[in-house]
Amino acid sequence: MALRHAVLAALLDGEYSGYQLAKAFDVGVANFWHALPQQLYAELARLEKEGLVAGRQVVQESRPNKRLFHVTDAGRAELEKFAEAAAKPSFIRDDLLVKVQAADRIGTGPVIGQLEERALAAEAKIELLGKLLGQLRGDADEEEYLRRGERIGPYLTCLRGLSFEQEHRDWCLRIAAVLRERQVTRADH
Amino acid sequence: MALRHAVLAALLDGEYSGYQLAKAFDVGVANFWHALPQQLYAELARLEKEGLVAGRQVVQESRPNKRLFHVTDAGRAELEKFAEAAAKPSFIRDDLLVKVQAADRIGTGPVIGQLEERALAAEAKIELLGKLLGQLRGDADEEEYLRRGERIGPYLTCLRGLSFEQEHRDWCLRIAAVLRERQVTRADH
DNA sequence: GCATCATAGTCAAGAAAATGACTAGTCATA
DNA sequence: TATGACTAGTCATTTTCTTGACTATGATGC
Repeated sequence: MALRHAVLAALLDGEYSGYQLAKAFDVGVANFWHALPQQLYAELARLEKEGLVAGRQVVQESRPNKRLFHVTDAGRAELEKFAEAAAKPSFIRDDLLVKVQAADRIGTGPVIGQLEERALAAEAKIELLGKLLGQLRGDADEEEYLRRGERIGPYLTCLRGLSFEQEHRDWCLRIAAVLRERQVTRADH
Repeated sequence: MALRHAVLAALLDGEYSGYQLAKAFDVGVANFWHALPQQLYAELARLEKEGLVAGRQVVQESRPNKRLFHVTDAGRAELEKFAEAAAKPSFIRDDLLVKVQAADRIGTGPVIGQLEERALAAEAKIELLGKLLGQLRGDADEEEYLRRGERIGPYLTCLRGLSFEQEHRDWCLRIAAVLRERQVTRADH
């Protein structure tokens, strides 16, 4: 029951359709939660039934109609309650780390390739988040924005996402280099 | 079907009982995968049925008997296959980040408290991982160990865990400070 | 002129994970 | 001398997530 809170938190910024939310869960929101579109549509339906969000139909020409959702007072109260409860510890789950754990007992070739791909993907995300942060912050410098900005929540989670991706990229590149060098060394003798 | 590979990777270091594995999944292994004891016992049973691990009974006095498991050749082959397949992207899922995303629209008091608790927990994990890395490395310095060490997989994943926890701690402390200062500023006017 | 992408969803099935309760003996401690 | 913590698990239920397929329309590219 935490996806519901992620959805509520994401909707605090305004009205979104399920489709738009799904996009958000692929960029900014991805910094704190991950979900597929199907899950989001299902969760929005549940939330609406419980009165935590409300939707309104928007008729469009030359595009399918959509439903825009916003958080209700009951939804805000639910978030409030959630924020007061103890948080579960966070955890990583990453296929690539599993492969690295096993790396010196199995073929390292494919793992090195995947580490380098991952580093590239992280790099792309870093640029994206950099731009996003710039947009959110506008003209102000970071210190100033964090002190006086209206809505800093998304900025703060993007900061976390940014540092996560940077560390991830650096680690991937370093590990790839280490494994590569060991390949060479082993081929030597 | 990825927990199975995490279990196989964790078992590469030697023989473990389900109980010991559960402990490992709370420390070192937690750097790349998280699972509850019940899941591990169930997965070990499945893996044994499929011949990817084998167990042997160890009779103990003054303690319940246990079964120690090790990876079979078939298990190693399965890991090999897994390593060659494309890795799914990693993702974060963290209650606390959801709360921060919502932070300026809800009461920040409890969130600040949780951020500071989290920072302490991260600090403890950092120390633990520091010791673990020292043990794995032994006398050698890091460069040397990574070049010539026998089994560096667990070391590499612990490095990732360490940098993750450090970033996490720093972020928690910074965000807690930011939110605290905003509380004061808002109380002002 | 045909293919593919983007918008905007829905439905169903199956795999994986989380929750909670329960057994049973040992050891330390208050 | 009972209380709780540690070792070593098991069972059942529920919730959550993932996979894959399917509907429609308009716009864009080759």
